[in-house]
Amino acid sequence: MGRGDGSGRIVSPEGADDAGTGILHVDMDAFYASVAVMDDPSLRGLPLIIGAPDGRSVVSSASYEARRYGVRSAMPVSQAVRLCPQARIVPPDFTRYRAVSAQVMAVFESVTPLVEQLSIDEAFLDVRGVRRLWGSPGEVAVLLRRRVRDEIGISCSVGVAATKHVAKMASTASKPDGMLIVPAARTQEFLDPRPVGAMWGVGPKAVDALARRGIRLIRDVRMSPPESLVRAVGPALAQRMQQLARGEDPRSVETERIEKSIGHEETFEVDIDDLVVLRSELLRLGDRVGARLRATGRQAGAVAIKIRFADFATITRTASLPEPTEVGQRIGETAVSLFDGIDRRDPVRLVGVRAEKLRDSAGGGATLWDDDEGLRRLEGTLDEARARFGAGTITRARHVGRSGGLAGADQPRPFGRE
DNA sequence: TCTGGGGTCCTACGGCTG
DNA sequence: TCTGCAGCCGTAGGACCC
Repeated sequence: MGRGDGSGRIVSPEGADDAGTGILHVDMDAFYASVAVMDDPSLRGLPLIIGAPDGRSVVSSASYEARRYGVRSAMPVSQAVRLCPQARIVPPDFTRYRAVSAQVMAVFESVTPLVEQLSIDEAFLDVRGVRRLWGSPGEVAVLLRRRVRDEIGISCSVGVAATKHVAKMASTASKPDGMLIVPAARTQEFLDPRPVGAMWGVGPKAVDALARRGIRLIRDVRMSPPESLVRAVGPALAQRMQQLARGEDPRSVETERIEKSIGHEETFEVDIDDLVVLRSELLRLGDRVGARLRATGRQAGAVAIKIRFADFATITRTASLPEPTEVGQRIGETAVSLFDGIDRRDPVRLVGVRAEKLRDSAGGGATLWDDDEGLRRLEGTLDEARARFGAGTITRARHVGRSGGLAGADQPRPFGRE
């Protein structure tokens, strides 16, 4: 979702020209806050801050009433409260958001099978093939907005365009609760006067670097010599920006996504300098990562750790594994050995463990127990075996079976902030 | 004012290899 | 055997997204 407060919103009337379009970008309005209002109507019309009320958390979402006071996603909750002291703080409920998200996606999929879920609250839809069933892209957008409102109970904004990038920009421009259609022939007219920061993938650093060269609008990007853009943002982003600035975006709506990494990280309430605590936290995170790998039938080819110190300096270390694994203990132990190789010993505010270079598990292979229940059973088995064969003869037990069935994913979807 | 957690992609750089 | 070079690969860090 956008971080704006809805000022400057532009919308198309129903029945507006949608010639040459076919891609929709649908984005829920202030999704977490909308779900909170849906579940507790007494919150309607109030400034809401969705975020944990403890010391170091940030705003996950804010109602438009709170945004008027300058509250934005990713802002520290403490700062948000200073800006809008009368706001109600609502702790996030990600289980609930995922459930509502699934309902919304089901509505989309009842209209077209070509749905690409981008995050918990937004998706691209390719509706070019459903004209005879549901009408033109503009008509489908009207239908979807009505169905999400009537069947789910929340509002959404829809961008309709010929490409994903323009559809995404159009939905943002129409927020909240709007629809903007950009017919193919008017794409350039839509793009040219918009700021470069409105482009997908162009963040504050790139905006600064471009502004230093006088490139502020998408029109400037289109007209600038490529070398100038390359110097500002590097060759890859420069090429992509220039393409997008001309309204070209060859990306199709992809219905399947394969995760390339799976990780967990945690910020401590207070900075930690106790190595024992830090190592045990890495082992615990490794275990969680292992559980998710098994739940998704994947193995890690490498393990990465992230350490953020009290001064917010952040380092990462990666190690390739001799053999791919989904075993939390191995992931945790690799994380600990990476951590032990770091010289700096300042207090730590965050630790993270990530499984990288993922590959599918070999089906039917042997899997070591390492979830809690499995460990208890393993210990029982080991104790029994040691009693029978003598201590020291048995060091590890194997469970032969389909990998992945031991523990459910504790966080099946990587969704955090809207 | 003090910065979460889940990801992806890009760039720079150093080591290895032919 | 040594040196220089190009290309590849792995790693670290940063920018960006929601």
